[in-house]
Amino acid sequence: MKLTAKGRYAVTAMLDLAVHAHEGPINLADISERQGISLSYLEQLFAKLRRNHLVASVRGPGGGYRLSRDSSDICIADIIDSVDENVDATKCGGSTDCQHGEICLTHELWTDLSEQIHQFLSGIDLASIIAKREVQQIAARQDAMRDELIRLPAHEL
Amino acid sequence: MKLTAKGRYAVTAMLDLAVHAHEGPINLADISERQGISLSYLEQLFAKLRRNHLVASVRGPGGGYRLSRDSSDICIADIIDSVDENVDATKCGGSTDCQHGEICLTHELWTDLSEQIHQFLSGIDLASIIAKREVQQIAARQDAMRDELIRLPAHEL
DNA sequence: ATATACCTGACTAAAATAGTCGGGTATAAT
DNA sequence: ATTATACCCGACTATTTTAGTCAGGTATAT
Repeated sequence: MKLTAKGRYAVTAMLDLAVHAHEGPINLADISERQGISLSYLEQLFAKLRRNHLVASVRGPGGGYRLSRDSSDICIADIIDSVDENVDATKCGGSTDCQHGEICLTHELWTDLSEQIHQFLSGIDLASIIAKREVQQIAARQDAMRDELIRLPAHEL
Repeated sequence: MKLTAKGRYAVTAMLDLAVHAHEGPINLADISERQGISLSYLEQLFAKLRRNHLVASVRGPGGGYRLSRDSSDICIADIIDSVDENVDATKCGGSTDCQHGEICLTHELWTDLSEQIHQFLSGIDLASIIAKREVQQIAARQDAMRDELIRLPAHEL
């Protein structure tokens, strides 16, 4: 598991796709403009996302990409794993390097942690992130409306 | 928040330090040998860890580094933040770039997630990782002992 | 037909990573 | 006091990754 700008771009693009899912296939040019990611770079990322069956493509005019599954069925770990193709290969893979067992101790401590992070990111799906934010937006709008209701009479007095 | 080999090295080194805490100051040469990280690179990492008050140094012969706080009081997020010095600077920091609000939507969706990851890693301290592994080791040893108890009589029959 | 938009591979500038190197300085032990 | 230890510091560098360009494709709706 690795967290970098590359993964962030991929997650952001997938979130964009999920947000606009109801509009049919979304073309990369739109995502590029909305998210400020270069078109060619998006093409590279989406090639990987497609190979990992996270998105499906529709060719020709009016075409674009759509999520291959429901947004509630695509987790963050899936996305990051797709674009990172991290084979991990934690050096001392087996027995050759590790003599005193000491080396393997903290080595495995880290892999434990890495697994925990992976599981954490597996528990977060696109739909839940969007839902969370939408709730916040609604709450913020409601707050703004209430503030306005309070402020208005005060202004009229 | 960024997860890379650099952060992994730092966490691994800190775990090593925590495991050997009872032996007094630990010198970097030992950590280098145990964890397979170059000495000079460790020096760079520990300079940052020291500046962030995660470790304290003891100079001269017999010197080395020790954790500046109890291992239960140092979390993974602290360590990674120390060596990454990630200023984040999420491009559209304020208002200039974001016109339609659309851009900010998914942009903030990501920062939400990033914050979640950070909080998750703030909840894991060095002591708890070591404890977890030690429990596993004890369990493994107990299993091995039980297996031997079962195998021995069978061998004598 | 033609424009759209995906698809592919090869290439590249810039940045980050993972070091190296060559000097220091503080201090415990002799 | 000398010396060996081990931290300390800055500058330098090879390699890899990132982020992106470019030049061509191919499928398909209109």
